[in-house]
Amino acid sequence: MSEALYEVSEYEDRAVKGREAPAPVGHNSGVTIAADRLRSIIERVERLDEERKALSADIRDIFTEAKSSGFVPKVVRQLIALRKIDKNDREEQEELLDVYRQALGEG
Amino acid sequence: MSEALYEVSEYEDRAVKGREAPAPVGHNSGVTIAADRLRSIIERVERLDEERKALSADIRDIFTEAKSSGFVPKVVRQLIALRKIDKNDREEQEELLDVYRQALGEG
Amino acid sequence: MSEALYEVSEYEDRAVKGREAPAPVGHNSGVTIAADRLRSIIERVERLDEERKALSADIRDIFTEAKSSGFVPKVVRQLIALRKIDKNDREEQEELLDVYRQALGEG
Amino acid sequence: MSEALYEVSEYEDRAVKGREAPAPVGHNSGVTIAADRLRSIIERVERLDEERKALSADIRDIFTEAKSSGFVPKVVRQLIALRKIDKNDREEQEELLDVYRQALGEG
DNA sequence: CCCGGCGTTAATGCAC
DNA sequence: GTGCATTAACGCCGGG
Repeated sequence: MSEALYEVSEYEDRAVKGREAPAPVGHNSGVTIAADRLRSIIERVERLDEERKALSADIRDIFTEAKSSGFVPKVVRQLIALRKIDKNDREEQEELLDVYRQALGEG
Repeated sequence: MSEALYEVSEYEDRAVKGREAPAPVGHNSGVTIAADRLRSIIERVERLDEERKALSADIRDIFTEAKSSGFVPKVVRQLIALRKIDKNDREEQEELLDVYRQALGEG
Repeated sequence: MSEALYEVSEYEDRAVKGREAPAPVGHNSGVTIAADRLRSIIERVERLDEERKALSADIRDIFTEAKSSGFVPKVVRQLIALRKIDKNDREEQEELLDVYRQALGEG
Repeated sequence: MSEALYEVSEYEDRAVKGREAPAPVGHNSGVTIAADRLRSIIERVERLDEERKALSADIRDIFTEAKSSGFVPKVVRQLIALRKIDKNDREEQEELLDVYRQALGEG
């Protein structure tokens, strides 16, 4: 059996279960709905991915600027990586502390 | 902001004058300026990186949602990849794939 | 306590329950047997894993060779992926992809 | 320009340099040669991948057997992973960690 | 039996 | 264009 058809059916099921039923527009409305939904998914992903790439470009620009100011990009990256590790460590420690405090009945 | 630019300029001047690394220039104002600048660079990068990670999380969420709607994530990713190829180099990559497939005597 | 030691104990239990009792050669023979068995398991897995890694290296080499011959590795991988899909569930996945693409109104 | 055509040309060059020149069979012999080469690449990869999957299956069987003998698969995997680390780079790894820690002290 | 997490492996993007 | 560092995909496992 086609997964796609199953997908469509399932989507119809979900729609019926969870929403107002769409206006009955024909035997293939489920397909249309699924297609719309798929298009929405793809476009949202593409949109977010573009924004993400733009941010990557911004970061690259900053490193370029830093480099032209005499900073060694590699070292700056290492610094940032270390700060990230430190931050993670701190978060873990705090989580651990939270667990302890909860174990003590919230003081 | 204007101060930051001034610091930038001064640092650039020093770099132009012949030193790669930031260096103390009599008293330590040069070091302080460089440190401030470095801090600025790092914080801007970290900020942008957080935004970027947030976008990645959003994308993951969409795929999770898509999956729970019955779409096969892998196939959706393939679709997006194909669309990207189509966008970028429709007259190159796509054709290349076709040539390869035809060379193999396949559809 | 070590899970492994616990595991050994459990293995002794099972061995006693499920098989001919091994010749009573001493108070710790069960442990010895379990240790031997564990060593056998580990060594067999390691052996197979080495072979598997060798195959991965071979595959990488082929792609390197292909690349140096002018083929675009990414496209070659796509081809292989498509062939795999065709093999496995030609009446399922392929159709699914087509349905998705048609649903999007694309080629 | 099509990469595929370039590939073909380059392959022809290689053929000329490294082998007996193939009999001139027509204007598209280069394409045929490239197609053969591509097919060879794909089939070798597919073959190796099958072998690799077979080995994965063998490994899984061993773990299944081990499990039915009372060993805890996860623990056995950890043992193997530890042995791998021990083999490869115990000194290297610790040295690396030291470098990181020192860097953290300096950052 | 499915599915969400995890550990490993491949792919992408980046600097050099 | 190559090596590297990050990031995403895959396969495997245990619990619901």
